[in-house]
Amino acid sequence: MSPPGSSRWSPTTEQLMILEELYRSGIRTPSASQIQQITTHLSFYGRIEGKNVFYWFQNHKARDRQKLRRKLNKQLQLQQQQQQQQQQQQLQVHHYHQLNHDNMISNHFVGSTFGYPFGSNAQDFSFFNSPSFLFQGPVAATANTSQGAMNCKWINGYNNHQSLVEKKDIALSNYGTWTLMDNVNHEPKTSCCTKPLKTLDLFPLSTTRIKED
Amino acid sequence: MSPPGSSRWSPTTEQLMILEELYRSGIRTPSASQIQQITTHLSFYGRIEGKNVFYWFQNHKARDRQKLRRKLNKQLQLQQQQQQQQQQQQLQVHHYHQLNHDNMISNHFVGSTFGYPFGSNAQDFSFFNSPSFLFQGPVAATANTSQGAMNCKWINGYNNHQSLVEKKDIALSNYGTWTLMDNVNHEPKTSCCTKPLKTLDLFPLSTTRIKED
DNA sequence: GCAAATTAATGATTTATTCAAG
DNA sequence: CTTGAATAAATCATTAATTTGC
Repeated sequence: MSPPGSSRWSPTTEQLMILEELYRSGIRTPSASQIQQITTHLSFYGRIEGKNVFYWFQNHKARDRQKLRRKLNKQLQLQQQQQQQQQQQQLQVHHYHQLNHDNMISNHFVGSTFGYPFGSNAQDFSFFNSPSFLFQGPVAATANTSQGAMNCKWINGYNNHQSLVEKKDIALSNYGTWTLMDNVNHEPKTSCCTKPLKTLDLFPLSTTRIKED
Repeated sequence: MSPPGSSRWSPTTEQLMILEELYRSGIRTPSASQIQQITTHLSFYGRIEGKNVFYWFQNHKARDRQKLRRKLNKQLQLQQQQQQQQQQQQLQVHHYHQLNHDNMISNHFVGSTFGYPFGSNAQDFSFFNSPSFLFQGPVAATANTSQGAMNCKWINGYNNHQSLVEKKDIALSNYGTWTLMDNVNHEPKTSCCTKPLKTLDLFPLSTTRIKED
C-alpha cells in the first residue's frame, strides 16, 4: 500500500473504509483535535500522518461537490435541450401558421427555473454528532484558549521530495497553508541567530530583482 | 498597531517595512525556515507569529497579481474601444464610398495583439539572493530530509476567537491548511486514548446525516 | 475637533484548480 | 484515471481610513 520509499501516502483499505465511514457519518472538515485523534487511530492500520487525514477530507469533500455540480450541469443541459426542442416545435407550429416570421426568441430565463439545491444556509456543525471516540478526553483541552495553549506553528519545508529536485526544477515549491498546533517547544535547532540583527543587516544592496513569478 | 485583545495581527510599521523590503527583494513564497527566521526577527518589533508572515506573503502576492490583472484588463478594454472606434470610422468611410454594405466585421483577433507580459517562463528562485540573515545557519539543516527531520504536524483549533462565539454563530470555522514543522516532541497531551480502540467502537449507529454543507 | 457611519484595506479561511504519483 | 498534495483564487471578517453631521 505505501511502499517504503514512496513519496506520497496511500491509504490502507481499512484506513480508507474508516475515513469513508467518518465522512458518511457527517464529518467534513475535522478540527485539529479530531484530525489528531483520527490519525492516531488510523496509524494502527499503517503509516499515516495528520496531513494525510486533513488532505483526504479536503479532497473528498471537494470532489463530492464537483461530482454533484457535474450531475446538475448535465441535468441542466438536458433541461435546456428539452426546452430548446419544445421551442423549436413551437416555432414549427408558428411557422406553420405564419411564414416569414422573426427568428428572435429569448433564450435567457432558462437557468433560473430551479434554484440552488444545496442547503447552503446552514453552517456544518454536523461533526458534533461524530463518532464517540473523537470526544473522549477533555476535548483537546480546548477550554484553554489562552495564548499559550493553541500555539501557532509551522509550515511545509522542502517536502521530503528530494527526488523531485532532479526530475524537475520545481523542487522548491513548498508549503501548504496554515495550522495551529498544540503547545510545543519550538526551539528551532536550525536558527543560529542568537542576537537579533539590526534592521539594516537584513537587506542586501541588490534591489535589482523585482520579478513576478 | 496591535491592541492587546485584538483578534487579528496588524503589523507594526517597521514590520511592514521589512516585509515589503523582503517582498521587493524577490521573496514570494518563503519556505518554512525562511518564515521561521523572518518571524523571529520581526518579533523584535512586536508580537507576530509564523502564520502572520505566511499569510502576509500569500496575500501580498495574490493582490499584486490581482492589481496587475486589473491594469491589463483596463488597457485591453481601452485598446478594444480604440479599435472599435477605428472600425466605426472605417465603416463611415466605407459607407461614404459604398452604401448598403454588409455589417459583419471580425472582432476576434483583438486580444492577441500583445502577449502575456509576465516572465512566466522561469521559476522564481530569486530568494536565493534574499537577505543574508535568512541563510546564516546550516540552511535550516535541510540537508536532513529523512522522514524524521521534517515532521508533519498540526492544525488550527478554535482559533483563539472565544469572543466570536457570542457575536456570530460561526465560531467553529476552523483550520487553515498544511504545514510541516521541524522535529518536535508532539506528545498530544489531549489524547487520552492510551489503548487503541477497535474499529467498531469508532462509529455511532446514526448514519442519518449525509449532508452537503 | 470628534464620534457615529461608511468605505477601503487587509488579515484569515475556505473553495477551486492544478500538478503529478501510482 | 483516480487521487494525494500543493497552489491559487475567492471569500469572509475585522480593522484602519475616511467621510459626515454636529
